[in-house]
Amino acid sequence: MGASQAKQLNSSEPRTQSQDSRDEILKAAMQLFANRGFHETSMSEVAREAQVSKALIFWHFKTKEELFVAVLKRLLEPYFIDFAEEAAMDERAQIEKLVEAYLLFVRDNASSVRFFLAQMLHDERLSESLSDQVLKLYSGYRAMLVELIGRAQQKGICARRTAPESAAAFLLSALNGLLIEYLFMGANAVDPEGAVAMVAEWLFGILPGSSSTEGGGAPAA
Amino acid sequence: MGASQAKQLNSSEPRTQSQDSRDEILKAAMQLFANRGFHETSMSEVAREAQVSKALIFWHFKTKEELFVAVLKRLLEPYFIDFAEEAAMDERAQIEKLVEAYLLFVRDNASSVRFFLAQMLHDERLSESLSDQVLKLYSGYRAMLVELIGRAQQKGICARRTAPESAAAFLLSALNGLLIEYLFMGANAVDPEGAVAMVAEWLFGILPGSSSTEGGGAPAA
DNA sequence: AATCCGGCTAACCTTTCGGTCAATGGCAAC
DNA sequence: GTTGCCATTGACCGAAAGGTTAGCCGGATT
Repeated sequence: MGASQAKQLNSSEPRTQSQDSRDEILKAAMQLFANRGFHETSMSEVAREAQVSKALIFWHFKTKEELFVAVLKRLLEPYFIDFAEEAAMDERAQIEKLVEAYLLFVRDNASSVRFFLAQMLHDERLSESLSDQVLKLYSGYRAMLVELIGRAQQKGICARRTAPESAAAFLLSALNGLLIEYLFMGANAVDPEGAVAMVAEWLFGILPGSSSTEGGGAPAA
Repeated sequence: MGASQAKQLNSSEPRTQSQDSRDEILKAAMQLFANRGFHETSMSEVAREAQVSKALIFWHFKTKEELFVAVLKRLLEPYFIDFAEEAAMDERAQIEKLVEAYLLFVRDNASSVRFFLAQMLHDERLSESLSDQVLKLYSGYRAMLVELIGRAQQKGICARRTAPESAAAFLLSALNGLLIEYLFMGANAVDPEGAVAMVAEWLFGILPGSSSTEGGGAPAA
């Protein structure tokens, strides 16, 4: 049960009472859709949860699907975090930071991540726009990884000599694997720190220690 | 126009005509459930698809849920393949074979894998038994990996010195990552051969060539 | 004061859902 | 032929689904 969503309201907009009820509906729908799914959630339930009449929901949203995509949109908001590339860090530290950010994000938003994943797997039609956005996020993340790995290789701090694209793809696969492991096994099965260390070892060499180390030799057989 | 579809029957069991219809129902339900999901599939649809009356379905299966778990059971059958450990191979070849088997299986059963994944993510209650079985399969696979890696380390053919459990966990994560990549991006995004090579490189050293089996290395996309 | 309109609701509509039931055809045993 | 069971069916049921409609209410506009 993720708390933590207080929608910032711009004091500039006067916030009519209509928006209040609309918000209440969205909040209720968010909870229900995320926990039970689209088809298993009825409009009457949403109405009850939001403490409004069912008709009011249809006044705000033409159809159930429209409400659903509105909910998707709102649920997606926390996903647009910007990974501020701190220029001070070297590539290794940046990559480690990126990986850690991914895992921490998944941990903090597990319920909505699970929901999105299930939704995209299941209802391709209903969640086309969702898939688009998630895919965009995903490839943005991948692009950052590719670039960082490329730079690291040029600087010679990277042990792997595979094409940055392949390395990033493999790395992302590992992350996604950890994601689903997390979703099924729960928190105890995955520790971000350990994963970061493993990734670092894979990419940079055998040293598991801190990121300050320079020039890891190829591990070789 | 009833029976006649060629279902292999064990000559030992006489196969009543009831079993025929039951089979037809299961076949139809399998298709519909897998393509649309549980809640989006109605019993009337199943009946129409199976060309029987709705009442007959309820004669064979007490409830919709009972039909569903029967379908799950049947869909799970191809998952129980035995990885015949060919004692002739060395550990490296065995591990590569195992990894390849995983990926090939996913490719060949993509639709049901997707279905199971979505189902388990979404409807924990409905698919408890499913989760149990999948989990059992999964940990069996993991156990084989752990043992193989352990033996490989003892023999000295393994480059990684991480605990076999950790190595296997990471490897499995990578595989699962490839799985979901495959489910979303489609066939073109993932090539098993390349992945096997990458895994081999990671575990055993830099040599990309496989030890015993022939592998036509396709260039990465 | 009369009007208008955005926000809101109770009641209602149609369709479909999962599930039941009484009735029936076919077929083997007697 | 009759009995009796298995397999099968069409008709039916109450509940709940998504969605509509007519109308109420209260504040701003004239």
